[in-house]
Amino acid sequence: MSDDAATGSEESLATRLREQGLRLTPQRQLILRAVEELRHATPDEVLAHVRGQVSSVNASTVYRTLEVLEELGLVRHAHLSDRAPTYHSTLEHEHVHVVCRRCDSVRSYDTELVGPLVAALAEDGFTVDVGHLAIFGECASCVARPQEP
Amino acid sequence: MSDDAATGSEESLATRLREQGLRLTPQRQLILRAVEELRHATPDEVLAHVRGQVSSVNASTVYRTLEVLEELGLVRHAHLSDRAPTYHSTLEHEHVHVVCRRCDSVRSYDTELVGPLVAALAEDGFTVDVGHLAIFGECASCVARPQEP
DNA sequence: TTTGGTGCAAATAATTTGCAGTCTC
DNA sequence: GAGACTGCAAATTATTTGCACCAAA
Repeated sequence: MSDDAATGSEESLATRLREQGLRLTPQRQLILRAVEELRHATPDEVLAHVRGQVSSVNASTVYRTLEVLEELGLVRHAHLSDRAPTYHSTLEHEHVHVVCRRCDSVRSYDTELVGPLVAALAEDGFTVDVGHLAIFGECASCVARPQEP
Repeated sequence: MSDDAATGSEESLATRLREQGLRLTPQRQLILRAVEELRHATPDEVLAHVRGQVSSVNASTVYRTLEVLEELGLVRHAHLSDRAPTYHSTLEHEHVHVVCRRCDSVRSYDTELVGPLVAALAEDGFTVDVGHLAIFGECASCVARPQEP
């Protein structure tokens, strides 16, 4: 294994699984690593990536594993499209997703971007889940470009 | 018809449909009114509501109609759960949705809540679609309450 | 009369579940 | 060896589509 991130998270994976009396399997390692490598991936994309390495892995395993990894706190998901959820590693700093609906590009911003928002809602006792936040709109280059057909 | 909102929007509905060479049908009126009355409703909920009045309305009609209404600018949708989109009327002021993931309650906030955020992204040329924004977290009463089982 | 719209049923797509065999601990 | 995990296939759920008939303009 030559990937730093993967190496770091694989220790956590083993540890946290053990804590819960769960088992470390090749599938779980591969799926966690796929999420880390892909940065923002839907279950489908994770499946495709993992199958590139081990073709026998099943879709249901991906769904079940992402759920487990999320419970263990190793991955998180946000909704970056009208469709599937996208998963990302919690090794990355918590960040806010800003999505252009025209070109589907996703940019990550530091959480300070929503500092005022979080503070304002905190006054009402509301705790914002910043990592789950997705902000939609149109990016600079798409705004500059004429409307699509 | 005794509902003010419905009355107001029904004129727009007729007008905008005509502008596009589309037709005014009972289903379209009922579905638009359902969205207005329900405030935040998934296609399923809209269907159930409409069927309470006219049992023969079909699910595919609801999907197709919500799409048309959104194109006409009469309704909008946001993603307020990990599942279905929820539709709301554009007669209401544009607002930001704040959703508690523990009790699923939804509160609407004035768009000024995200003013700083919108301004910050505008500096990067990004135009935020405020009406589509959903902010997740935990509301005051759920935070106060002990964890669920 | 001329399309656009609707209901219906079948097709997709995405995700979940039951189960029997397999593998981790 | 016990029980968790996986693959597979079938079941769900949500949404879309093709088509014949109906109806708004």
